[in-house]
Amino acid sequence: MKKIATVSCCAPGSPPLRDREVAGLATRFKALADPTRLAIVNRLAAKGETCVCELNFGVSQPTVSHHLKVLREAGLVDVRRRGTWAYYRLVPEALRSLAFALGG
Amino acid sequence: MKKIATVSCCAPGSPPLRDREVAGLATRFKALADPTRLAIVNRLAAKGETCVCELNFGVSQPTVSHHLKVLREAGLVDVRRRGTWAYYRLVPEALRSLAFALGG
DNA sequence: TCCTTATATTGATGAACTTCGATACAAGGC
DNA sequence: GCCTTGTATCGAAGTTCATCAATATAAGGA
Repeated sequence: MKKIATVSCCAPGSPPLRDREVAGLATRFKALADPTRLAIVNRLAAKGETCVCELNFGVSQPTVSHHLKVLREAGLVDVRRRGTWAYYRLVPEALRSLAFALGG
Repeated sequence: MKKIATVSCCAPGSPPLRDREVAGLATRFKALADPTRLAIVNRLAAKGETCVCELNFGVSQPTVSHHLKVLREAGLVDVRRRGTWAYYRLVPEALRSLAFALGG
């Protein structure tokens, strides 16, 4: 479980960020910077915890698995395994911290 | 001047997005998915309208120019030219719409 | 045990990205 | 006109990324 940094980068009056903070934010924005991953996140937001088998968006199974790994490593999603199946869900605090960074 | 779409992708209960909406959001997140560009945005947020000549973050002048173009095309920044100088500033609505998309 | 099924990992390929040096453009001063 | 200066564009090099087919792993059922 990685700690979620809550910094503000982009709202008017945001203080200057350290290199590490900038890099961390960039990593999490990068996780959202792909249409397939955004579609996955959007589906998880709409339906809550969802089976991997329902997260196919016109790409192959290994590609889905790869994107889920990117989202996991960015701390944006969690996985719960039940037998052979895996169920993913959003980590709301992670998304909220990004919204806060943008000034939401 | 491009219109800013205000959709919600990632907050719990967000409705499913169309492909075009997903692609548009991905493009804007991609603009934030680079440390140099995030540093530029952070500086603009901290200082307001700023001369290009103050936006060097250890990269060459053509690289700064390239990143500013990416941010411009994503609609995240605006430019105002005064003679030979160019002054960039954030487009607050664009950043707010991204924060909204994340559920802020 | 073997077989099937769901997901993850590996390895390769082609596309996209970041970066730079060189060059072009545009504005002001001479 | 020419020169200087700030910014943008071009072209190339190296890196990262998205994607797939093939394979591996892991769990359940026969």
